[in-house]
Amino acid sequence: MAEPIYESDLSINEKVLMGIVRAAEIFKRNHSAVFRNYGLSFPQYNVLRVLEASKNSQNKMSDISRIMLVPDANITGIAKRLEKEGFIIKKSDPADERVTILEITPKGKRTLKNIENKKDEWLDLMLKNLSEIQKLELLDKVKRILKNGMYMK
Amino acid sequence: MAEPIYESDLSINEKVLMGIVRAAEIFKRNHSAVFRNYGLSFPQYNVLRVLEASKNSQNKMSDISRIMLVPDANITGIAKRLEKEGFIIKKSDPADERVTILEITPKGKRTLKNIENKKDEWLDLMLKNLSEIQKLELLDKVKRILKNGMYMK
DNA sequence: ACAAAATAATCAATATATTGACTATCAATA
DNA sequence: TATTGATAGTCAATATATTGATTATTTTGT
Repeated sequence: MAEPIYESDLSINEKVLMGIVRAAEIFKRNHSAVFRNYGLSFPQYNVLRVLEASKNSQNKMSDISRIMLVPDANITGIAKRLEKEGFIIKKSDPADERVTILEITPKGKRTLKNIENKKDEWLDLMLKNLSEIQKLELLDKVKRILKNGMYMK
Repeated sequence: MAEPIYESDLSINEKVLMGIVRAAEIFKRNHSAVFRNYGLSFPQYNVLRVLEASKNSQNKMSDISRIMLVPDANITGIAKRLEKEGFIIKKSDPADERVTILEITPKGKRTLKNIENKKDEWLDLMLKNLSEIQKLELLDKVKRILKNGMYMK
């Protein structure tokens, strides 16, 4: 074993949270590699998933940003590129002129469908040595951390 | 309860991994708010932490990128800004002309010291309702996911 | 009805991320 | 030793993230 050039000296709290950050980064990197073959980035894919799961396959930009936990300003550019490539369309809400509604197109839905199997294979690989119970335990803890962080303004 | 406009329809695998991504985002956002008061972004802070924990307070750029699990190209710009603000210095390795070594300056160390208490308070808040045992369980699972993802090329 | 506050989205400026191409240096080996 | 291959870092182009400012539209309060 070579002499270590870096000796982790973190508290348990820091280890947990930095571990989560690193796991998220690795996951995003791997998952993005799947989406890239279909012309989508990770956040672009997530916008499409939100729209697919939304009523009438459409949703307001502000709600999307709330669901994805990112500032409004981020969605503007992502939506612009998704629209340019024909994955979504943008329309304004007649009931409220401030609102812009995003709707996933047939091409967008088709693309999600094509991605589905390969994406699920990668999810399986990342969680391969966790039982269903362990996954639920993990999910519970992650949700608690999420809730703690949500109202820390 | 208002009618939901978004109905999550994800597999347990997807819920776990997307939960991790969201927890990481929230954590980074909260944590960044602390660092910003001291002129550091989240990745800048992490580079400083790595250097602080490295032998002689210095390390090669390529090793830093390996530790942080990010491509080399990312470190170039981060290091440039850290150097510009006097948090680190850059020097080349006499033994290998290809190598650039980063070293944290006294100002860099002082800044980390100033951040320490406030940072730890926020870590506590994010993990406040988890016991030490639960934290260790969580850390174990996160590490397994990390390992799964590391060798999926 | 009217002023003030809240909301939706965009924009500008800067930092970061990402891939791929590129330069320079070192290492392996035929 | 000459070629090849590996490694370290940078750069370019594009996508994304972030804060704050701005515009346009409701909503609220009085």
